[in-house]
Amino acid sequence: MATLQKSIDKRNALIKATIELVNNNGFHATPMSKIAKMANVSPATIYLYFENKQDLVNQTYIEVKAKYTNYAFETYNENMPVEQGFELIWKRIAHFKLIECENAMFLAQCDNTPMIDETSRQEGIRHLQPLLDLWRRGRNEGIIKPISDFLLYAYSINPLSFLMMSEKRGAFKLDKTQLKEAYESAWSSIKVCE
Amino acid sequence: MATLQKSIDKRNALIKATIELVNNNGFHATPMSKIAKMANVSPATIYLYFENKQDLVNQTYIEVKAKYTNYAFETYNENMPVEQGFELIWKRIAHFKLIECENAMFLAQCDNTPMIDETSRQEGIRHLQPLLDLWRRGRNEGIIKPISDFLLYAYSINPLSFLMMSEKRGAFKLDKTQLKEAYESAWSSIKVCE
Amino acid sequence: MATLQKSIDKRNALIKATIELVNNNGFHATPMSKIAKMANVSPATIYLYFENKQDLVNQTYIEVKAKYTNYAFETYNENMPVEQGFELIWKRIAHFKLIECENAMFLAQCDNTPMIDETSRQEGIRHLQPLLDLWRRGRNEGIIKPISDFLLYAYSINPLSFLMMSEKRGAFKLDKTQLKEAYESAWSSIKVCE
Amino acid sequence: MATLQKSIDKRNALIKATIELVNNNGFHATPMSKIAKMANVSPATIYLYFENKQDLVNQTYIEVKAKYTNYAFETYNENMPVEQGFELIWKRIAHFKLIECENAMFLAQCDNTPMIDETSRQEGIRHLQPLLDLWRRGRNEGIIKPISDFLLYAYSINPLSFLMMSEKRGAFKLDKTQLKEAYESAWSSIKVCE
DNA sequence: AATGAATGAGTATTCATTCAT
DNA sequence: TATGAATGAATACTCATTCAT
Repeated sequence: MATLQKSIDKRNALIKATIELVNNNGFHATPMSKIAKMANVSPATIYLYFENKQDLVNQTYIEVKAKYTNYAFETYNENMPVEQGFELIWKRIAHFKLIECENAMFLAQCDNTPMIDETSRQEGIRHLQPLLDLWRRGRNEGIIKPISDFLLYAYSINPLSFLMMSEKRGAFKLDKTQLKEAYESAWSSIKVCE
Repeated sequence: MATLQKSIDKRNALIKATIELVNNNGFHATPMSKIAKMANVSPATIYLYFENKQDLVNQTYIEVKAKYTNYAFETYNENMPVEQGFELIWKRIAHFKLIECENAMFLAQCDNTPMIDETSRQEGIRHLQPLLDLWRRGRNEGIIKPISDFLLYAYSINPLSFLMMSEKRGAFKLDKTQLKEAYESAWSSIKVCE
Repeated sequence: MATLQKSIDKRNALIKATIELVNNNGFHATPMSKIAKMANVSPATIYLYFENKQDLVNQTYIEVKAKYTNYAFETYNENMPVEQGFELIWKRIAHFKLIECENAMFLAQCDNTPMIDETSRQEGIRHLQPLLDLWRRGRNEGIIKPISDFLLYAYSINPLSFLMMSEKRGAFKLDKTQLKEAYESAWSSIKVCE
Repeated sequence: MATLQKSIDKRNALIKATIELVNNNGFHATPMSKIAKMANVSPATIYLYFENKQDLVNQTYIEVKAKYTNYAFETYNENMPVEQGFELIWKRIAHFKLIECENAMFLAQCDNTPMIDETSRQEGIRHLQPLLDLWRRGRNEGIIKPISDFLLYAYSINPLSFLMMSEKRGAFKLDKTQLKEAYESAWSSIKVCE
């Protein structure tokens, strides 16, 4: 039991170290030895928990993605009105990107890279289902534009990644006002205009 | 002149090879030797044109970014009405992402990587000036929302990257109809609503 | 007793696993972990029975060598006439190489390797004494050529290893006829010709 | 040209180093780095000449085997009488094993090991053809026993390996007299007895 | 006695970069 | 300018061995 906990701790430490190092240096400049050092284990120990570097990164991705979506949908339930539900989820996502920026940056870096297996990517997408369901409902009720989920995601959710990364780079500050404006834009882009 | 031409050819071949290999394999997994082979030159030759790998990647980034913005603004002029100007630029950008997808994918992959220098990134951003100017004008005229350029960019331009990458992954098809819908969403998100 | 029995079982399992793995993969490419797995014990358990890998291999060698010579001399007794005695021993050895080919292959592989200690090798040779005694007797009686034991061994016994290995490789088949021919050659090479 | 020679020199130095180190320590305890050091090149240089460690060992084997058979048949021609031809070849082989003992030991160590590819082994065997042809002739003329080449080889040639290794181990000395005795035994074992 | 987790030292191999030509 | 050979430093990964339980 105690020993199981220790194992879990080590695995978590490895994943945490991977996130931090990949965020700072990129996948290509993140040697296993550094990950090991940062997680306070021997390099060989990594291979008790992960098959190889690729697997470590994929599993890290899946784990972070799960954390992200869990957070996003934690307080949401399917009976909420569409607009309220969307606003809730959007704000949770925005909040996650701001407070868990290590995790969010890691996901952003994974997004357009061949660093992640296609299967792991699919695995990550599956968790978004509640949002897709909400959109379907919204379309049926004539509240959400009758357009592809990809378009809805591209315009209402994805911009948050760009904003978060810009903020991380110090290019601008995402304060309360701007968050509100961002939400307005997100909602404008997908709601049906009268 | 002939000799200079030859040089430019080699430099271009190297940049082309870099784009293709990075697109297919990622920064990690793109060794200089492969770039050299694909460009039909010796590894040593790369160092006649670029200081090192970092420099090769950064210059490739800058070059592609320039191509991208040149294309975007090629038919635009500052006297156009705001909405018409925006639509023009937006469509040129969308078009670029679709027909020059090798280049567009490379830029997308560069977006969130520590692989690109901050200075090269700034250099890339500078070229966007005409769009920023257009937005300033739009805000002054009460046509564009009075919000940060980052927000405008995040909601009206950046989604195109996500859509292009999704298409490349075969997840969905960006046809004429959807491009129109995309434009609607982009414009909705930044225009001032009456 | 029960507990001691169990120990011997484990030791035997380890030795068996060592033989099999070394036969199939060679000394290099036979990690302790694989040996442990095949013997159904933990890697750490090996070190309760053997000092280290070197020791495991050497003890395996000695054990197999003992088995080999025990088999060779089991039905022999020192009062037999020389030729009859030699024929008996030769045939037992040949038989061993054919039916216990796992063991025989292992010994063959040990023959020319620096993997085996010189002391272990000596230990292995000691068991051949009855054959050497027989040869001495044969020389005294003018039946066996008055030449070094090494020569006698090289020509009358050692060829069996080559034949067995060739058969294992599928290069040729050692059937009854050929075994008889082999014996003829062996005896021709050491007997005194009139 | 000079540069080609240098390349050949390096390749040879690598092969020489491989032989020496494998002889002394075995394949499993011969790291590439040591081979490189002994050959006075960088570890990376090995990979310009050989695909990997396996390839290095296989090519070394083939090279040494070729040297061995070249030496064996150098002074032989197919018109010699059978017995004279065999004696010539046998003595060349014996001589090779004595003066080129580094090479001979290496071959001996390769003999019963999965260290060498089966294809490389076949390649090595092909070179023995002149001896096999001689034996065929001998059988036709009723001089050589009508038995398999494997048996002839096992009894007339292979024992030399055992004798050479025994001498290297210091167990006994193979002087002129004993060499003569060895030849007698070899010839006795394959010639047709009247 | 037995183990599975843990590890440090090592190993094959790669790669960005340089150098002699 | 151009190169192919060469390399030192790194890197992912392995393995014999140990240790806490």
